[in-house]
Amino acid sequence: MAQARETGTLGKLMVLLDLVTHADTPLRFTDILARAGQPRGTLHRQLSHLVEEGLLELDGDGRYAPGLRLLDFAARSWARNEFRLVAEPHLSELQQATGETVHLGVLRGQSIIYLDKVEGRQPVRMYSQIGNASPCYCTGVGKAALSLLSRETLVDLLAGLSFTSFTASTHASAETLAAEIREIAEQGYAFDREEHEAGIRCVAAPVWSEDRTFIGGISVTGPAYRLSMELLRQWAVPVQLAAARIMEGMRVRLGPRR
Amino acid sequence: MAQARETGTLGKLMVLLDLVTHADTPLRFTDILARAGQPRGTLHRQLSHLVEEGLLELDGDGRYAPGLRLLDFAARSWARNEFRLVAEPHLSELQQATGETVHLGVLRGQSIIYLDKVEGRQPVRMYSQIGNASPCYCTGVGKAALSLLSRETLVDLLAGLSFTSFTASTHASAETLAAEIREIAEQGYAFDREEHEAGIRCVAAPVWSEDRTFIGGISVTGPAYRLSMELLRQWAVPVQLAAARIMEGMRVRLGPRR
DNA sequence: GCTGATGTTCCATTATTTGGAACTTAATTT
DNA sequence: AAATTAAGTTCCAAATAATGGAACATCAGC
Repeated sequence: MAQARETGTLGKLMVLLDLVTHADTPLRFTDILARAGQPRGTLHRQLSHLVEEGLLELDGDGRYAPGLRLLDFAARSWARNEFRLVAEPHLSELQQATGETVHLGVLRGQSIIYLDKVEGRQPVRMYSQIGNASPCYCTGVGKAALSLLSRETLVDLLAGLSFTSFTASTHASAETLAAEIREIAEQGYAFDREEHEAGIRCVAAPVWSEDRTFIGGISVTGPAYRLSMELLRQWAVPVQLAAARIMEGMRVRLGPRR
Repeated sequence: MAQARETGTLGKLMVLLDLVTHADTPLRFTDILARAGQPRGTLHRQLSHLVEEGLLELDGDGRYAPGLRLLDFAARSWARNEFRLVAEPHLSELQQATGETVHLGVLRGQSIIYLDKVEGRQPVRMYSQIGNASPCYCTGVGKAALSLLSRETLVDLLAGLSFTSFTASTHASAETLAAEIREIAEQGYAFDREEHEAGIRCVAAPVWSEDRTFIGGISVTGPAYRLSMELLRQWAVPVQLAAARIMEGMRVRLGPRR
């Protein structure tokens, strides 16, 4: 999960922040002490600094939870993201056309970070999904993104993966995954056959910016009982079309050939 | 905006992160240099560290933008926020009852940070508003929150405010604001009479947790042409009721008397 | 009032950050 | 095309901040 050096003042603090934000529940000082492998004095000061800065919050019971300042940072990051801004209308259109949930995600390291989500019905679970980092090897968007990588980059990335079997159909080895990615690269679209979550399928297409700042994809997702593989295959075309429009929008926005 | 010391390695880096995330557009190295008041060498290394950690991103044109890792942190912070989790059903109910947009916000320093938003119609602008820091002196939620503070705390906070006149009716001095806040404290609800944005009104009620971890409020917001002051006054009661239910939920959840 | 568990502070040592200057690269002008 | 200026990057001795072991609090339960 950690994507950088863990040395230097900032690096160490970010490891801590990761630890606390990724926990399921607020952590006591001792919980963190056990997991962080830092001396007590050091850890205490580090946590104090994070709290001072509003990155963590310390409740009345001495438990540490993610701080609200993180929200402020993220809201701005999200609102201004060019990729998302360009993609948004096309995502809505795709949602309208299919009636199912549409996602936009980008590859960051070994994870897919979801930048946007358009749902048809109901009071949307805001933030739910958005911002979440999901594995690249078992999501439609992830596999579509991987199909864009050069052979060498892909090999390096696959080598670093550890495969968790979320369902019976999750890829469990770099070999089978690599084979599917070759296929996806040829076809131009990818499926998620209930690989991340049982009962959930999707069809995805890769999206990239010419300068390769963004390597990602879009997908249409829904319950397996409603989305036959047959239907998903039919949707591959509109999904690819939407992807093409997003890329055209990026080209116009950022200027050609950068 | 900065809410803490600006010394220490982390403090200085957070000032930078603030600077870049609050800008309207990605910044070049030189832009940041001019605003940060750091020596070139120092600034360069600081930015490099932030980029290494994924907190900032450096695009092909040498411009710094907020990094996507911020989204990941925030998504978790938001998803787990107890206040939001407890409030959510009551916000939806209030939205149903009024048909207008409902907000939940907490006071952090001099700002209101919006934790949730429930809209009735249309594909929601996700993140729009959520996570955003707004001034406390010209929002319904803000004034409701201020009415909860002790006299001393309030005086200190008001002393530090600088009043920007967003509209003709925005409070322009601590005196008029203090007077209204006294009134709000008695009544138990607050209005925003187009003080933050022309044509937008709201009615808000304060919400707090017993341990004072959360000092905030909820509001029903809408266009002035649809929401007469008369109507808002009628809604004060259901808003206060929803606020009471949220507080009860918090009491149960966190346990009484902490 | 003792005991163990948890959390906080202290300070000499150690590691990191600092910042001025030198250096490289890109853009603009002559 | 050469000269000039601006923009970005690297270096390293000096200044600063972080480290971590131990001593010091605090508190719940016995």
